[in-house]
Amino acid sequence: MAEDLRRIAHLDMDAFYASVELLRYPELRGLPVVIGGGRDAQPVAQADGSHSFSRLRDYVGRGVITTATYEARALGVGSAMGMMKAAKLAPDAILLPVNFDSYRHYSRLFKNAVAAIAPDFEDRGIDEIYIDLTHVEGETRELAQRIKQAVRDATGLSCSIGITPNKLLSKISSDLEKPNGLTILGYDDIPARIWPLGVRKINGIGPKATEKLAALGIATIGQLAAADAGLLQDHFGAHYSAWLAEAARGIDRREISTSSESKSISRETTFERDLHARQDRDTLSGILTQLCARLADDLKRKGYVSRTISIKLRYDDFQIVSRNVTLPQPVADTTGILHAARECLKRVPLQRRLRLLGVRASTLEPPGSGPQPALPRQGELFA
DNA sequence: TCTGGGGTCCTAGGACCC
DNA sequence: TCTGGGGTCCTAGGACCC
Repeated sequence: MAEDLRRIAHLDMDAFYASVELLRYPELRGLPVVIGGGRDAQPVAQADGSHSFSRLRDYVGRGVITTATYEARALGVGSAMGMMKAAKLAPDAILLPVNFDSYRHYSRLFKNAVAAIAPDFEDRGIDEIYIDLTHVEGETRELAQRIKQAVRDATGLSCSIGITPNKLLSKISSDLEKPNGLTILGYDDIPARIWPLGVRKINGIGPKATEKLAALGIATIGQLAAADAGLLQDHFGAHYSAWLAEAARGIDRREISTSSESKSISRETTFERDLHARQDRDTLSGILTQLCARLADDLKRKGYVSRTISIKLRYDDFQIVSRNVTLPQPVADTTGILHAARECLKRVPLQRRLRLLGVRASTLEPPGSGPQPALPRQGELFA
């Protein structure tokens, strides 16, 4: 299939978590609302059936904003911002705790609605998907409207869609007319619609690369497309520089990936206050056990055993270290994970206070694949 | 009183094997 | 005594994404 014949959509739910909360609390429509890790931010039902809500100004803790309504964003607060900082910008904004079960429910609803129209889609998390419309009947704009309506009928929520010949351009496009947007672009539109945008709009160019590019005088995607190949190679290496050059020109040959097995499962927690390995030994030990138990539960629920257990620490200075161990036999139970995690902990410096502790399971296998007989390596049969 | 939690992919060096 | 080229697995860290 020639690339310019493909028709790839990126569908992104508008302010997803916040919009789900507004379905539940319609009286908050039009108000600045943020969703975040407030443990005590649960709305309280009043005698008359209304609710009393927490305000951002009342928040104390280390949480960040997960999602904000567009009204809240207008006040300068948004995803990943510390809530204490956000409280200074928008003290009167309503604060709601995250409610993942509810978001997962609406996620299933919108994905099922899309699947009924276009079965080939790639899951990109709870609130967005790529859809391959190449072989779906219908004129592009009409088809997109049909999908948006199906999502609205199934969930009461709006989404934004970008449709272009590839994932890279569609991802950028779905963001161009948010909320409730629909943007259809072809290669001819790249100079006018894509090149004026900042390089950060490209999925895969993050804060670090953006800063490095800025230092080279490259701020827009157009400037990146025009950049000297040798200059890029000197600063970003052969692989990444080649990708940068292609991305800036709107070239992306990746296929939609419809199936996905988990590669790793993890649990981590940031403490309410920084803890010290010696002074807070018992507290930390309890937290570690709890993390391992939750991880064991996740593994069991998802039907995996793991051969590689890792721990992750974040020190009070925000530096992150990790250690991992690969076991001769896979584990899935709390005790086995805990034992491996403790082995890892022995190899990590514990002078500084700790802010976060995490446990991860990777090298996942289905259970009961039993003790793996050592298969002969490639070539060993002939040695 | 800055800065969550759950992921993926890539790189790079060393051990070990043929 | 010195000369290789490939390959896999493991570990640690980092960039990036939602």
